Amino acid sequence: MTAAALRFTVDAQDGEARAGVLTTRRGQIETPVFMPVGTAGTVKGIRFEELESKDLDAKIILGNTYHLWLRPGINVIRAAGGLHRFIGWDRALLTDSGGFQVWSLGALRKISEEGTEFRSHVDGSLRFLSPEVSMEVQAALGSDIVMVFDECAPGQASHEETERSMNLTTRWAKRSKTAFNQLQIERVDTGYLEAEGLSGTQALFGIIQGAGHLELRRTSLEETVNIGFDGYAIGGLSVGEEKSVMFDVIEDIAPRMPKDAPRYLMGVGTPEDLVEAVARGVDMFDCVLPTRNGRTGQAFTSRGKLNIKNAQWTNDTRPLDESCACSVCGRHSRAYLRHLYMTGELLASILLTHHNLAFFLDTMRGVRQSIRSGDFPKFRREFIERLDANGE
RNA sequence: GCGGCAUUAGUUCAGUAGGUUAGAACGCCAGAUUGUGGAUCUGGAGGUCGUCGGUUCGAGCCCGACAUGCCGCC
Repeated sequence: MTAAALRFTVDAQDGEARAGVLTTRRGQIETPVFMPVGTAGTVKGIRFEELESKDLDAKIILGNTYHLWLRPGINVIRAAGGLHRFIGWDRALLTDSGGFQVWSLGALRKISEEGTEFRSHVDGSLRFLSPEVSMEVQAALGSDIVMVFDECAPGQASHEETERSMNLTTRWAKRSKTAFNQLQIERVDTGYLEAEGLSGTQALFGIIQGAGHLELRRTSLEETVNIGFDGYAIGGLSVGEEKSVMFDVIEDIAPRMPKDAPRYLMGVGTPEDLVEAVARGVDMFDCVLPTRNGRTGQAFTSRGKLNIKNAQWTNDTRPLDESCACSVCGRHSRAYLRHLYMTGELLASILLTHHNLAFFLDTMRGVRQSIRSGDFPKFRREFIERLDANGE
């Protein structure tokens, strides 16, 4: 028999906030953790060496089933020996199932009980994604944490629409698990083919849906837990609903989730969102904001958002964030970064991405430390107050 | 020296038969962005129409002089 796919221990708790250790087959991850998004096999705008450097020290990043399946395709990745070897990253990888893309690339899709038919955004060809296909692709990718194939309902979906969608997600979750287990037995997971060997199989996370309807969220939670997964995610938030709805759902659902399994809030969020969700019991996050907004000129700092495009920085010799210890803040001024951005230089995106990731990851370090030392409420209060100070 | 053409937003240009608050693109100034289509979207500011004078109820459009630039001719 194989070793456990995943181990999770909670070492400290402060209110609902938890600090723990998630042990994957590719190393230990201290939680709460932020996972940079690397959709197409790259965290855009940053080298893997930098992700591993002391500045960032990301222990786990994301990859995306939908995007990698379409391009370069699983045959290429299988031939390379899995996604880790293909991209040159030997720390942990989590892959999203493609369910979210079914929603976000919505115009071209057709959803049925069996799965989702849609047109590829790459070449327009007709494609079909289902729980079984998604599991097969994720096994070929060899990610360490696999997500079930779900359907994401729009933020303002009606009760009836949400219920139908949530029930479909539950049925897909069962099929995902069945297919996943079979693939683990067959050892199709490319991670298993690695010469150095790994300590366990892939892990599988279930996803709780239900939009802003709390009773549907609770039903989704119960049914997902009944199926049984290595970890549980809250999906379908930050998809157009009011922010207060998002926090109401997290506050109601997170504490009801299994205490001995990691809780993952998908696609969230701003630095403030992260700290507030941790306070409500969440352990894991991913979000495109630090990387995407970095590429479009927005820096996240301890004093709030800073738009490097703003003319007020033209002659400003200060770093992006005077209390940031990252290598970009240690070396470059706002004036220079603005110049790079306005000139369209690649380096602008690279440096802003680096700083933003450093800030997100450092924030989570602070969160973990404060939970372990029992100072989380103070950390939270001061962190939020400083963000509101806004700029300067 | 003579002749032709040009001159309208920061830039490149439109401006219909002379008719109320002169338009576009890009740029500029801002904003949005939450399981990434290196994407996209949304606002805003900015012009004494080269200058001076004339014709007309009314001129960016017509007339004259001047200025500046380009081209051609002696």
